[in-house]
Amino acid sequence: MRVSQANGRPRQVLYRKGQPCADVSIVRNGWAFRFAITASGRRQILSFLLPGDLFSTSAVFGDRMHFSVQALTDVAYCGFNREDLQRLIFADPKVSRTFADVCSEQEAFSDDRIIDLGTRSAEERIGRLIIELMARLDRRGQVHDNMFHFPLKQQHLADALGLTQVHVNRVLRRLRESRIMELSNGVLKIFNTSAIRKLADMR
Amino acid sequence: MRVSQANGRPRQVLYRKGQPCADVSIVRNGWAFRFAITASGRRQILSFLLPGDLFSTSAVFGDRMHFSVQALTDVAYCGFNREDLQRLIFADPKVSRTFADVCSEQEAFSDDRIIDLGTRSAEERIGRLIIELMARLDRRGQVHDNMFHFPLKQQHLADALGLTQVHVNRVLRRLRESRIMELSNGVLKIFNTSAIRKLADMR
DNA sequence: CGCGCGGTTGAAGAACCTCAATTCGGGTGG
DNA sequence: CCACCCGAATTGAGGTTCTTCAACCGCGCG
Repeated sequence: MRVSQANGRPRQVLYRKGQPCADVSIVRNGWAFRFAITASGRRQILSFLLPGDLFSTSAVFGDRMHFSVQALTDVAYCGFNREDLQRLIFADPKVSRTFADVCSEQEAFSDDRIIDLGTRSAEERIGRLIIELMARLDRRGQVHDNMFHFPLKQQHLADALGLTQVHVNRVLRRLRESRIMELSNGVLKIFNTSAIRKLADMR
Repeated sequence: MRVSQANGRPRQVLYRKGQPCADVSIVRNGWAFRFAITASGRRQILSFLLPGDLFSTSAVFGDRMHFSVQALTDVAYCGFNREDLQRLIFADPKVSRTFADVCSEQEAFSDDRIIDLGTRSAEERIGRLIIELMARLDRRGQVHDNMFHFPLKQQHLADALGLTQVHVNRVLRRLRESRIMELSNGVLKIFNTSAIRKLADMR
């Protein structure tokens, strides 16, 4: 299998919407995010990418994607040759199966985001995104004492959740003042796990 | 290939979230939609299903899905045996490829919906949903003279677009009064195609 | 006839946005 | 070392969009 390696600095665009690429990329280290810019100039962050995440499952089949990818921190990523990867996946039913699971997990994540944006308040959206990221980081062993490295700026939260940076700021203040969680200097601390779960799960 | 047939009446739930099913369902006739109900009781419509649409690509691999499906009109649908279908898809690279394309198209649709909900106004969301559905119906030859059967109630538009039925009503009134389009008696007529495209594409 | 579903409308309010000014901290050049 | 700068966070004031609540209408149907 032909594999290429690459690195990205914070803010660097790792892939630009619509560009053809022979490789299927996967994050090895650091954080990145998928996003799109609308005709009116607004940015929507579609998802955050953590170590081990494919840029997109659809990249396994097509050579261009409908979104861009930007690094959030220093990032190491690698690209698998598409044809080699396809052979690898479809040669072994067990691997096909694993890949299929990844696809349906992605579908579920997208649908969850749609539900968040369509039905939930700013507080709930923020709570749920934090919970989701914490769970994903926990699986990677990157959560200690309800505390973890969190490189998103308020503007990233805003663009992921369909809010403005100013409003995100106010919600974070409320959460901080009610001693539920605190985000500062790129570190997120959860003080009241049950409160944030309650916030995230129900009205 | 083992295939089963079934029909559904309007409002009938065709699949309930989390239920195991041995079949992979596909709509043959009529309209349906995928949806979820949040803990607070709000409904989010995730997508509309037209003739030829799979309930979900993830159903090809897993035996339970994370959403429910409800009929909007009289619906005919059929279920393919999962194992048979998997063999059919993965036996022929050409079929695998087609299936993969369907998967990435789904991904693109989901991301578009996220962008709509995250960045656009009520008017834009409604305009874009109409345009999307019109394009999909057009491919099926169901649009004549910028006019087509449209079984969605205002409540469905609201639940798909993260709005209230009351607000959808007001937006539709504005669109009607400005002679852009009209929705009544289950028929949608577009009077001003360029206006609605402008509405849908840009700020 | 009465009932229920869906559409329409008004009034009032909540959630969120826009604009703009200020602060804060870390880096950088003089 | 200090002045400056820049990205990011914070805060206030005022406005817009959308929601909520509630009432009413029209229509098809048992």
